[in-house]
Amino acid sequence: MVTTLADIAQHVGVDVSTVSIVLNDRPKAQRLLKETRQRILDAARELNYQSSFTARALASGKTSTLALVCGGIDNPYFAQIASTALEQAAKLGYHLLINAVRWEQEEERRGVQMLLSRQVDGMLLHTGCLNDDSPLLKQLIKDNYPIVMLNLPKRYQHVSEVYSDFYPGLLAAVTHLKALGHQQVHFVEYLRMKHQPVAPKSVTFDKVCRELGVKASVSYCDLSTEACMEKGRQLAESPHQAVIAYSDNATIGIINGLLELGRDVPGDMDVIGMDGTRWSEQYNPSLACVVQDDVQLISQSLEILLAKIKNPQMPCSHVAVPTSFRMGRSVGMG
Amino acid sequence: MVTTLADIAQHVGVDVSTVSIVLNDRPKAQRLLKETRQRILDAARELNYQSSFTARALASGKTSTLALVCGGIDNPYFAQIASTALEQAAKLGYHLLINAVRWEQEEERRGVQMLLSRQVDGMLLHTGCLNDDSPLLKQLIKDNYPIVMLNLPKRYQHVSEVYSDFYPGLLAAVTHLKALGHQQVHFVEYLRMKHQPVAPKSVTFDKVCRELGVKASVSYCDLSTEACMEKGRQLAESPHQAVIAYSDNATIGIINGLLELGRDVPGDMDVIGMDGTRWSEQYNPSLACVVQDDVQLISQSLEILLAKIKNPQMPCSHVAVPTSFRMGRSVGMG
DNA sequence: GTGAAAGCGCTAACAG
DNA sequence: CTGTTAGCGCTTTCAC
Repeated sequence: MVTTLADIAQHVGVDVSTVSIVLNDRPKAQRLLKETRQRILDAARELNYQSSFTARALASGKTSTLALVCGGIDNPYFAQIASTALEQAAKLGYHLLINAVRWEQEEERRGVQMLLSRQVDGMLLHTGCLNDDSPLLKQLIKDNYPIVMLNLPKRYQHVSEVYSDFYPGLLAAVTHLKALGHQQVHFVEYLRMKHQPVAPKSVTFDKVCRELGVKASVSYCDLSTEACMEKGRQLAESPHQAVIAYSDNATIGIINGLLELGRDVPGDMDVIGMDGTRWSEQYNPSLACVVQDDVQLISQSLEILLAKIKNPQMPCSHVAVPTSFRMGRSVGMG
Repeated sequence: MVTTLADIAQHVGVDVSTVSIVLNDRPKAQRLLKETRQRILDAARELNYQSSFTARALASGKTSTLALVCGGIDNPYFAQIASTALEQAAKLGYHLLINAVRWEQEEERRGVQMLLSRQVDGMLLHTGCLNDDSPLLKQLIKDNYPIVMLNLPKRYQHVSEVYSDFYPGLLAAVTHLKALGHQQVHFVEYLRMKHQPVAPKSVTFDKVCRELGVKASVSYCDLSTEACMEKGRQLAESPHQAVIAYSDNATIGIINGLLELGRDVPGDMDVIGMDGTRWSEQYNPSLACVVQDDVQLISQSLEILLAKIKNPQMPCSHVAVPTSFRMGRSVGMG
């Protein structure tokens, strides 16, 4: 049998509302008779009271639950993001519902809708398709619903966003490659970015190369392991000797492709990844990476989100989190 | 503004209960006037009705939510389990709350308590500490609360459980090593298992070796990357030439330790992992593994859990999911 | 300082 | 076939 407010009220001989006020430590609770308060607290402990989330949620309209909509956590990058988010949300007293979606308009829409009907207090959106053309996003913005968009390749005016600034990391990465003597560097970009009117990683890469006087070239590659390995095989046959790829996953696939054709990394090709998940460090050779600071990414996002939840008037924030360069055995030491 | 049952009822000119019955497609709905039904359905669509989870949960006592309590999903193994669980639960129309806990009694207890107060309909427990001495688990069992325990190293009578049977995978693995000419094989077991009165992986390993006439030895190693690398360095200096380790993560750490001291894998040492996460295949050399079937593990668990939720009388199930052996470059081809 | 009462949106008997 | 009624357990406003 589970204890309710009413049980405590009866036990102590007061009204449920009094109990509610005390257990939630509302301002008014201070003005209660000290003794009444103590008796309520004691009874709660004694009866092992656990407030009912569902009842509380219905009555208050708050669920103490946030949601993270992101790509599948079978992807190490998202697994790391989700892990960090889970941990930090818990620390802040929130539950986190993870909604893993494929990179697909309709699926993302349904996911968000479902979370809304669940009345999550706010959402972290780390998805690909929910852009500002989407009626759903427009609706959310109009309703002033608390959301923070994570790592979108495009800037939004009317929504809070937190994103990695790839400039410092890429600058250091290309600088390192240049120091190794490379006059040109090749960038493998995510295929989907090819036709999007946005500023993907390769744009920052181009800029960095221009500044450093390094010749830049770009090609495209999809997410699948097979596609990345194939890209690695292609690169093995190409004149390129320095490559940066859009994610750790892609980079590892590419290296596996290079190794398959008997190339040596970094002997024949210096390779740098992006993301810098903790696992990529375990790879052999350990991956040199442009590292995203997932802890900052999430903590900034949650801070903004909670601020908005507490005060709906809060204006939008736009926070860039700097990336850095991590050395690894996949490039020469210089 | 959000649409409620009452809005629809008013719009159509019927009572809320009628609307509820129709929209939930209860048996009785079939007996309604076809026209009334259609008008309700139309109105729901027109007003873009979304039922409130919180209200439904409070009234029905069901939350359409399950929980997975497991280790941190920054561990690839748990990330894979969580990913699979997320996907399958969604397919079954359930949300999944993931509660990542450290391997620690009190933290697990608090996690489970919190989930209970959230009234999740059932739980998948993949934790280390919640054994049958725990009063909380005893309580859950007594309350006939739907839980399924995943991959415990010990068998429980009064709780449903689903676990990997490591015998077939280890048998194939050791058989392969024997075929390569190894007279003895070393097993690296998880340190925590050392003093537990349970049947950890190394026990199955011992059994397999005995059957195959291979000399078995066992040592222990903790989870941390550093500990595993150190173990690898130790093994590099040891006479062992064939090693199996308790997880993919540990195995990769061990190989990195071996490589650090200039050993070749599999040239100097044949190494086999356990778990067989999708990422370990990407490692270099790709990991030969005793593979756990996470999809089966989860689908069986969910099936049992949902059966229990639907019918509390359902007796406990005890399901073993066979493992298999996956070849990889970390062992000789034979 | 404490209690009474209304209501959050939905479900589920039971009555008509 | 459809409506009535009574909650689910908690929050919150207002009255005593």
